[in-house]
Amino acid sequence: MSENTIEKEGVVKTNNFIHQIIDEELKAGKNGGRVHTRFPPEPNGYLHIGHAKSICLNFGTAQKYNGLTNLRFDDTNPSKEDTEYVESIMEDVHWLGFDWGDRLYYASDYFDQLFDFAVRLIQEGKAYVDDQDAETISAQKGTPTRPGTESPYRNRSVEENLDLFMRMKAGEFNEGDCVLRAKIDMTSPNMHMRDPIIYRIMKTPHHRTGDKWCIYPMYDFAHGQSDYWEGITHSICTLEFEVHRPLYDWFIDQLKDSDYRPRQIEFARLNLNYTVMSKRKLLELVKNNHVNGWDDPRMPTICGLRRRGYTPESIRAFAERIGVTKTDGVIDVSLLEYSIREDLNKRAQRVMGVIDPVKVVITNYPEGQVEQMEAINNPEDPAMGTRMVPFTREIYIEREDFMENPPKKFFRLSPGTEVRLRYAYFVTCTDVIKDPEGHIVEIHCTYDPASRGGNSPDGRKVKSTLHWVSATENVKAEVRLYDRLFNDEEPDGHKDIDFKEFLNPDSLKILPECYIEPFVKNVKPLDHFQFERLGYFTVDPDSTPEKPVFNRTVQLKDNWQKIKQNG
RNA sequence: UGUCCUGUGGUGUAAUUGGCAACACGUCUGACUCUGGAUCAGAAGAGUCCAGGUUCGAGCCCUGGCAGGACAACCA
Repeated sequence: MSENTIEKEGVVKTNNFIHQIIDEELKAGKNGGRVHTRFPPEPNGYLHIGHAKSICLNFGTAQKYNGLTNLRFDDTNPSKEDTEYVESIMEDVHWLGFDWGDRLYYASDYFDQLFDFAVRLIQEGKAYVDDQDAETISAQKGTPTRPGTESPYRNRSVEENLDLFMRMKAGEFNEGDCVLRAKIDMTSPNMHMRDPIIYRIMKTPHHRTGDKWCIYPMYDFAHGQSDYWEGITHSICTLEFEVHRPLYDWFIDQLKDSDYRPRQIEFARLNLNYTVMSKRKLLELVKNNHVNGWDDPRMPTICGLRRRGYTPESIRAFAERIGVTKTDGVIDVSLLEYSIREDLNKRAQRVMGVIDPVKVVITNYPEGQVEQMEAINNPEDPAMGTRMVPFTREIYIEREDFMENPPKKFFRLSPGTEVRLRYAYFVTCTDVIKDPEGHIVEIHCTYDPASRGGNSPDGRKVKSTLHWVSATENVKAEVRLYDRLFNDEEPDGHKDIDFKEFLNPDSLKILPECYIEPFVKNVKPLDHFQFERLGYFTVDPDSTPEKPVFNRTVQLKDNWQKIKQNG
């Protein structure tokens, strides 16, 4: 481990490049040692794992430097935004374990100040009203390689601009009739400096300000100013805003009256393979019913991951592990899966559940007898204690745990072999009962009464231990197995193929008849379990007292699968 | 024929004023185990996009290339 990393709460924390910048600033005495960040989502969709990275970065950075973080909704476009999203975003940030205290803000809080600032720019000859339509303005902007040309309205008088802007505000014009532009430089090599539009007319009611306004500031005209007014020191955003920074700084230059100025720093957004992350595409999946809502457990949304069984701790650990840089990359989902396994391994209650049941009859076991077997709740944490599991003559085991003609490295049950039933007995397969089509319907075994609890007094060993559930003393449950939503590593990375073409048709498998040991009788949604040998499962909100529903969060690592695949 | 940003094992990150390229995931061995999990021990895998230069010494500095990304919404 290098000196640039420390270990905290079992997670290695790297001093990323933003922290290095802050360290240097602090050393130079900037901002009086103050660190103040903000998380600024637009309330136009649900948060996803990429936002989680940003949340952890912004809140985590402030925590590290004993600073503060604001939650600010960037709500400058009423046509896309809604309070539904505001609420879900607040819920998700809290769930992740962060709190903004009393510092909840909206860009719309600043509409008056923003308007006044625009008026000031007009008065200083730094902004003008342009009557041209969108296409004309766009054409005049030039291209990235060709300079733009000036608007014929660029040199209107201050008085005329003021008058027109007031009338824009008063609603005298229709949408698209005119816009307010900053007067900067139409020949700048940076497109964003070519007289950017800062106010446009939108006759759409706003989810917070109602119909008070019919002109709304653009992102570039709201974000930096909001940062400034809130005293933000570090405005951390993703790489695509890099080219906006000169404009961000230009507005701050017009505004600042002291040494203080917020600093925009960009980092690479998170990309995960086998999924899509853009709000537009996620919305499309929801609207076209490719998934069952924003919180579908296959979605990379925070609410989806939550329902899938991810814990806030695991997501925070993941965010820490992937680091913060300016290099665009793609993170392998196996790293996310590692993070949840690591967390749940330490904490999850173990339980036995059979999701693809086949009946086993222990022919020499007394009919009607029920024995309570003591089972360990979590071998990683003895403090979690033990529980009792009922054992009976008829049980279920996993269909996959039996093979009539086993290959070499198959250690599980097959005719004539002896295995251990976890916490119960050694059993030996004596017979296989099939239906007329040849499907196995029942397996007959005999048990060794001397092996009660799972060990034989003569010291003989078995190669395998199977999980099992009593066929009479159990809880019947529905289990939902999830696989990756897309079959392609980069579903939206193909020029001529729509990302939906790569949707995995087998991403959801519903198993309506699973049997779980009675311990799960009174579970609550979002309780986490390890079904031994299978994976981690969480209780879905669809559960009823009569029939719990479990979502498989992630499988356990499975060597047998590998051996099978590699022949 | 522009501006800005970025190039380090398969993946993600690290490397203090230049000093034997480190860590994690993944992969592969082996040990242990009442989960083919976990744990433990070990291995393979890059010579840092390329070419020059400075230097005793360059992933770090300089020059020139190459490659990838962002930018032409009245979106954020």
